[in-house]
Amino acid sequence: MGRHTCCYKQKLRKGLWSPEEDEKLSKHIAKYGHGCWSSVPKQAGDAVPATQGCNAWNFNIFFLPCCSVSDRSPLFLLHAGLQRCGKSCRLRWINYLRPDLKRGSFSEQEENLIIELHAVLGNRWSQIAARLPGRTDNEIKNFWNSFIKKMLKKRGIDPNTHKPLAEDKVGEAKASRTSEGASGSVDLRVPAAALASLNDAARGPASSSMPVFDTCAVERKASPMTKAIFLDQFITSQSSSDPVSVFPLAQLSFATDCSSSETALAELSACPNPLWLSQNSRLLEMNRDFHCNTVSTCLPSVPTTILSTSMDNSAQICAGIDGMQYSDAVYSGNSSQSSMNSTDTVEMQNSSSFFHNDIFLWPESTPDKDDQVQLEKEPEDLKWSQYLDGSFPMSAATQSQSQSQPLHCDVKTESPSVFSDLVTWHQIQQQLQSSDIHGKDFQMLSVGFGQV
DNA sequence: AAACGTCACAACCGCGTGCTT
DNA sequence: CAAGCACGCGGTTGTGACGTT
Repeated sequence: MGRHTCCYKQKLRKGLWSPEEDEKLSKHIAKYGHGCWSSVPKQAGDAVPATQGCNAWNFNIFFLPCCSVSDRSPLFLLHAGLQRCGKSCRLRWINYLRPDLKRGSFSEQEENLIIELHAVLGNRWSQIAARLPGRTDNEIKNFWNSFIKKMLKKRGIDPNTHKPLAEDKVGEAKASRTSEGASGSVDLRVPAAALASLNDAARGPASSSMPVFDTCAVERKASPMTKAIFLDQFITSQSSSDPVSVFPLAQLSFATDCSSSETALAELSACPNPLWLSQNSRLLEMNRDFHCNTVSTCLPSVPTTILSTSMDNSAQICAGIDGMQYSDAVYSGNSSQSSMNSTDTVEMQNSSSFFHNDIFLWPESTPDKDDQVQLEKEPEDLKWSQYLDGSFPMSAATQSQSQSQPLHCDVKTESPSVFSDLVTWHQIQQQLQSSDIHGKDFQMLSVGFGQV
């Protein structure tokens, strides 16, 4: 579609906004909300009180304020609403006029968070902004391009790959070796962009039968996500306390016999380290250094229950994610859905916040009752409801619970079986793939898992 | 003081996607 | 099902402020 139709109309102002325009737009939105943006410019002009003027054909006629009512001579100001296109109004409101915007320079914490999120999400500025209350995607994008990029380069870090610049070529070489089908351990110190390299290499002719790494944050359309990869990326990028140092320590290991999931599971059971089973029966080994508190540092707003201190190893975290259940009220319409493994450990009670941009509810945005009502009405929820209805496993117990649950994420940490949950994830994913779920929504689901 | 370069940031542009008709 | 509309997103551009020569 491209350009908005209103943009083709002539005589629309461009360039910087005047204070008068700002005021007009602010007042209008404060009073009526934005509604349909394309109609905002006109309506904003119409919002002048009738006692001060009238409008006809979208021209507001103002009277000199010094004149008495009976003596008013109309001062014809050509004031055709806001001479801006709706798109421009939307942008101005979102990026500048919104009252909840945080002005001023970025704090160090924000800076670090942006770097870490960028390692996971890439240039998904809107998603990054969703985790930085009061900041806009545009603001973050500008900050990144003008400051962080240079700072990282200065420190010898590639801002795209988040790797030390000198290691880029080494990483490529590793990927190349991987593509030759070698079984073994690949050190995943590299975030998403480096995974892309691995992917490129793995898709080569010599490895067509091999499962490839999915660069989940980058391209999702070609292949569905595996949960393991989400977490892998998440951990890879998030487990560094120093955002400009090497991203440590998530390791990806291959089972010696990838053809048999039973073999893999047996190996898993025997292994002292927590291990993760990807969709393709490859094993993901979590480094022992990855602890719950690592997660909590990068997910500051997650309610404490979601990252219980009892979860001191990644296997438990893994189990929780694998066993995710969706219990928002909007999903609960169909109680005949097949049930999920009853030992599942995570219940997502706010699907809208989880699957949309606000994957986690920040303290500042902890919803009050009104917000909750609003969230429940969001179209996104309805869409997910449709997708999940009848095809997505959900326990009846969870559904009934969901009606009275609070709107934040909650986690039960009892985790009797990691591996049954892993299998559950696999089943879920198969169902998702076989159902008619649009790529973007699967992507949202994927991002959701990736952020836990 | 003027010219020039750099930087930050606001705003625009084009595209993708979902919804409605 | 196709077309049109509306919105959101990410990349790019324009512009003013500031610093340097």
